[in-house]
Amino acid sequence: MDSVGSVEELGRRDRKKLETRAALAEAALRLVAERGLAGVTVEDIAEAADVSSRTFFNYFPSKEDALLVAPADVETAWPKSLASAPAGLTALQALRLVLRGQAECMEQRAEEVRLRIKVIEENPSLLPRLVSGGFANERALAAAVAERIGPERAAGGYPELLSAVGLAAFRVAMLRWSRTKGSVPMTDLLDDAFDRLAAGLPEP
Amino acid sequence: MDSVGSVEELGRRDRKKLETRAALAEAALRLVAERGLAGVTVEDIAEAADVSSRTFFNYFPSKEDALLVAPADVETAWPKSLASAPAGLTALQALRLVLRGQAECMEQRAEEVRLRIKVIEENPSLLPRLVSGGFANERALAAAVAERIGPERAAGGYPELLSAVGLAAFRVAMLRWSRTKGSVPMTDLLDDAFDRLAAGLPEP
DNA sequence: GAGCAAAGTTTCATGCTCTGAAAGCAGGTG
DNA sequence: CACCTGCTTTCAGAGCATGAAACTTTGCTC
Repeated sequence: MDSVGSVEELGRRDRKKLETRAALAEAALRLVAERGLAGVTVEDIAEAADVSSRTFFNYFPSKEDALLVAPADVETAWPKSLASAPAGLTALQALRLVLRGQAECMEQRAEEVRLRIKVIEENPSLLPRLVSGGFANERALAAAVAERIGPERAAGGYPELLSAVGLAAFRVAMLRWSRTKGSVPMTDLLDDAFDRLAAGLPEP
Repeated sequence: MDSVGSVEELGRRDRKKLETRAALAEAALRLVAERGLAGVTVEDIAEAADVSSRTFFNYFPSKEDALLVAPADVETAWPKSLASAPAGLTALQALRLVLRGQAECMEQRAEEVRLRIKVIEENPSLLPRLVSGGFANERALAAAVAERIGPERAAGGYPELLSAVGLAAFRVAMLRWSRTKGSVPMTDLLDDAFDRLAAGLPEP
């Protein structure tokens, strides 16, 4: 899925593909939220989206993946975003900026995001896969950090450490946000976490 | 598996159970290292351990779990270890001490650990499950941190942040260690990561 | 030791997940 | 319109995972 090109510019075929994909993802999320992961089969999801179950697998490699579509696109977006952050910022500050952007984006789709988090928390077997996608992000981010600070300073494992730790902080902020039902903006929680990181994690 | 009680004290039945379990885990690791995850079926593993495939599932809920038996016991050991760390230490210092202990323990079984890491890196679909176990650890650790610093300072999400970030640092150090084939002790890499955390992640 | 109960293993049956292949259908193109 | 490409469907099949019932081993008791 390219980041350029709106839905209207595509032919009927590609539009139908997007529709089918969205219908499958939506059906999966809705059904699993209702009945739990084990209570929903791929056939149920395909049925609800009005396609064959074989078609489901043309879009998603597994049932779980249909529930976790969102994290996919960030894998390319974050590194790009990190590269275009102001040059004056340290890598830590730049990463914070990128993740703030993501937080804002997620708050606009708060309902969907919260539903997804709910589904994940109710079906712990999904957690792995969520973090797995996060792992691919981590590598991509580490590469972008290395690019940013230059090869000689990148040796020694700083990029890997920074992206691993930064994403961990993001995840904690996100889960904290989902617990406080919208009373605190995710960006505030993220800022809090990054302030602590930058201060060396002093005890409160 | 209790920490008390050696193998000799158990009856024949329990000894056989341990043997079977170990044989299955060993066969799984060996076969997957040779042929890759997709090239090995549960039946292959059961065959190699000379039991029926149904018996395999009496020991492990899935093929993947047979490859990741080790991380299971740390879930209770780390919180205990954290609680018994010297009272003078900050939570960050105590966590560092606990993870150093784990690193030392892993270096004693370096061959096995490296083989396991190799298998995981070659089969990324395992990563999820590994991190899943890690997630349970994270919660247990967060609870132990909260216990350590007291309820009023635990509000505000510090325990969750510290354990998430600390484990991320540990994971990075471990992977870095597995890449440098034993030339650098894992404890050194861990110290490096925690020094950076305590200093607020300054760019190198 | 003989017998008994508990626990573990095996076999059998079953449902779901996921993949490959071949045939059919629709969209885009000359 | 005719054709080609690409997506969907149907069909077939391997592997994963679980439940139930029969069988074997173990450990204990008398």
